[in-house]
Amino acid sequence: MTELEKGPKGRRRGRGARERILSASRELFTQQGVNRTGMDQLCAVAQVSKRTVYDHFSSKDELVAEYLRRFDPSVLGGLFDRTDLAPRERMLAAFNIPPTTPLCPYIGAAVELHDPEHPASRFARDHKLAVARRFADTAREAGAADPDELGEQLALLLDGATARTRVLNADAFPTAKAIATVLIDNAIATAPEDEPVTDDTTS
Amino acid sequence: MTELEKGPKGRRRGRGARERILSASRELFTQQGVNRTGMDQLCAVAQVSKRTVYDHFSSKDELVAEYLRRFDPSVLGGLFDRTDLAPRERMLAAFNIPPTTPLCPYIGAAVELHDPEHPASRFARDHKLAVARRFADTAREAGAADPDELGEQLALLLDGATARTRVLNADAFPTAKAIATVLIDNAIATAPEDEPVTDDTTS
DNA sequence: CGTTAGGTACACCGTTCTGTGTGGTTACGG
DNA sequence: CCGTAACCACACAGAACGGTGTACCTAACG
Repeated sequence: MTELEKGPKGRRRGRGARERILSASRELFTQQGVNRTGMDQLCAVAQVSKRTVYDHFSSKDELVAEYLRRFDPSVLGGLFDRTDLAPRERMLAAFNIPPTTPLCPYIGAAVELHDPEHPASRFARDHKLAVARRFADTAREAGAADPDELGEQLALLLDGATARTRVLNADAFPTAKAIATVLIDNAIATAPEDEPVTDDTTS
Repeated sequence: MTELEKGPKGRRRGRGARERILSASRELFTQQGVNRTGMDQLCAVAQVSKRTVYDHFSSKDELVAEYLRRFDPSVLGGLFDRTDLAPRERMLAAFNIPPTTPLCPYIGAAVELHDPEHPASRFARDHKLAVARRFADTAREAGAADPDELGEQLALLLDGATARTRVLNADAFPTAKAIATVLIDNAIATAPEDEPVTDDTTS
């Protein structure tokens, strides 16, 4: 993401150590998981001395927490702010996740850390709730009946597709999107009071 | 599960070592995860010598695989064979999972092991596919349009509820059940050809 | 009774892990 | 140009891990 990811030559890596550490964390934690990534490997990828890591982060746990905290804006944050899409399309676009993403890092961290009181687990919860809320807001904008319920449902679909994609090693997002389409259109069709729904309200 | 779980006194634990090992595996692996459970702790809980464990299982990986293999019949196996429920109710009953179950062990193992070629990961895949197939069979029995699609959808809902319950530390199965109800009734209503659907086909 | 399969106790090996201690080097601000 | 903050290399502590070797015991069965 940042332009500091790779050191210029091989000489002195210079001042951007913290960003390089977090960049390597994103790369390794998401691909290999937290527990399977040792600090030595992380230092090698980040081209950073081990000592420097522990100057910036007092422990691996703290690094994991910061890694999750930095994830928030980049994943789904931009999607809900797109004004070029109708609310309905915005919600559906959330399910256009290619097989690139290995696993939602929040689910992975929650499973691997296995401690609900771990700061990282708390971030995971916050993020999940935030996604559901954004869905709910968009659903409300679309004039859905019980937008909070729909938001929670769509968030659940997203998590289900993520988990199932991981376990089965096969893309489950189309299935989730199909379900989402049904739920969204059901919710919008049964609540045509406030907003004049633009398109096909036939049948 | 078995009556051999706890040794009688503290004296000689006797011959049931293998069952005690697997029982302790179920207890610890499901509650703490695979990676956070050491062999020493497992031996202590099972009241079994470490040497005995490695007489029965050549490695921890093999024990994990066996642990997952033994899970199959107990979790959802019995549900689909219940003849006292109509197909529709049978499918919905799958979502009546109390907050007892911490996390589907197959998802946990797949995340923790992180190796699709691990035997345990293969068991996880097989189990997920089997559940989807059982759903599909039941959906077919209920006269659903595209029962395979519905089966995959319901399986995804189950996984989503499981994962979300874990991350949020809150019961997500009611939400999944609500979605399932919509999907099932939609699929049954639009395919009233073969089976005469018993109840309300009004509206 | 004696044999033996199954179990025990416990020390121990090698590896990997997180985290630290130390001393030295480089870059930048004043 | 000097001081300081950031960074580096490297060795190492300490613990936990999976797994083994050895010698012993005992319950069950013939």
